[in-house]
Amino acid sequence: MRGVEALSAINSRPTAVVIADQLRESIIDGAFAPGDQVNEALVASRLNVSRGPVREALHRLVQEGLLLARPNRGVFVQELDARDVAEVFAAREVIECAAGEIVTGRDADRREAAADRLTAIVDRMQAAFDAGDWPRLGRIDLEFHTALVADAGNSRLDRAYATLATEALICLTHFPGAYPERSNVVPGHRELIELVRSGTMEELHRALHEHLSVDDHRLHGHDADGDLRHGRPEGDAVASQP
Amino acid sequence: MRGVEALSAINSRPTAVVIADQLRESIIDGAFAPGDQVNEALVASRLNVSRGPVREALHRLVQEGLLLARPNRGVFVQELDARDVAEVFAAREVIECAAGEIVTGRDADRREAAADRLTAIVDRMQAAFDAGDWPRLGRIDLEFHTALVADAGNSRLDRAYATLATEALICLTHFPGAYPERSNVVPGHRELIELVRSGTMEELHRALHEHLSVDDHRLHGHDADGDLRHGRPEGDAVASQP
DNA sequence: TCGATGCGGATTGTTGACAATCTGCACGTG
DNA sequence: CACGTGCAGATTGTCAACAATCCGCATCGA
Repeated sequence: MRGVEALSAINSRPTAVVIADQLRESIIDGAFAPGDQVNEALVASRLNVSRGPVREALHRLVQEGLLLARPNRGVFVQELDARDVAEVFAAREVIECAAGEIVTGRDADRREAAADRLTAIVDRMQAAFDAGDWPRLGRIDLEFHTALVADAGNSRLDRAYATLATEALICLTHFPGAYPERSNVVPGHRELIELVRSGTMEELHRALHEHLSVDDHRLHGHDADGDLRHGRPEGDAVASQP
Repeated sequence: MRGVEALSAINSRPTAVVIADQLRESIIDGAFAPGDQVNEALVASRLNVSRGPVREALHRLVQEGLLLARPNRGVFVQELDARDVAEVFAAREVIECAAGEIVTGRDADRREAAADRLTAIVDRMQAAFDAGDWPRLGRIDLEFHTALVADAGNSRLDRAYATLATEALICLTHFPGAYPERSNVVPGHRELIELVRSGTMEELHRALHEHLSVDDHRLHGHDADGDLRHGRPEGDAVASQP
């Protein structure tokens, strides 16, 4: 019984979760274009599983807002327009500022620990930047912000933010204008860390606002379908109040 | 072709959604106690449907955080402790304050319209209060706050808030101490409306903070399982960042 | 007596087949 | 030629059976 500690828990994650993760990555990468139909049977045969798990995975992504299900018609990749991008970034700012408020309000030791965690992430960002790996840069960027929110210690905010982070990644893929000048990315995050370390909440709010503001003109010209908005999927996460 | 306009779109909502709604209500009502197991086959036979839709409905509620799925074991009603209640109310304050910031920042006409919508809801609250129908009072209460968030016009915030509202309702059922003195409920909401109407953001923030603050001592003695916290369900909504 | 081990019951996970529903096109009719 | 109608194809929605997995308990050995 010596080597047991070297064994890592086998992650026999449910098939549906694996499929959902894979599809999510494909959507983020842009392998599925917005508006594309995602066929249950097709995906199932491609992955050599039956339609059951695929169906479950698709519904999962529908609830996340990545896919849109039209009853008896099919599920389609949700189309994002400039308004969606603005919504996502505005919502992110709401949650991140709240997290920042909590984190900066703590004592210096805890702020220091949080700053260290974030610094480790930014170091990886720097590496991705040096390598010119922009997709990875984007992912680590969102990982940074997710970690910031996680530091607030409110799992409900985590849950809400996770969805937004995924949507933001998609926005980055389809709206190149939404991402700031790449050379500013790493320094910008280091600034956020310093504000966490020093515990200056107002400054952090300002920096986050700047960090997450999406200028309309930056988006202009990238919007695929203009003003057209879809309603929320019928089978949404929570029933509307009666 | 005269009477067609009187016809309302038949809402043949998917079976799974209907089941999910029904289960959600049962959980809110307390018909399922926290920790109880919810058996797929049992629910299916009770509702005269196969396990498929039931399974889908359960997974839906797991993603909402109402149920906890233990792989190959079963799904159980999520147990809430005082910490969860605090989290839910803190997260609600975050989102509602953000919504308040947006709404109060608009011009007087739009604020007035929002206030009118909210007033209609509070009037129904008053009716529930007069009737002594506390469960209904709680639901309309959350409906009020959901409407406030909806007025901000950010569907991402709506989505996040919907889950929190459901969890808050469950908290109200299982932690009677979380709800303020009932006679204060209606006046408290009318105060919020007035602050929306007058557009005084700081005051609205203060009022919301007061409205949503959960005193530890109010909760004390209602917590079923003390400090024991469960991890998030493995099959959670969004994969952890790599 | 205490701990490991194998077995049985229960529950979820998965599958393939069948039914219901919707859309788009071709056809017939005024 | 315009409009309504019926059909065909495709896709999701639902179902019941099978397989895999896990927990709890009885058993066995030191």
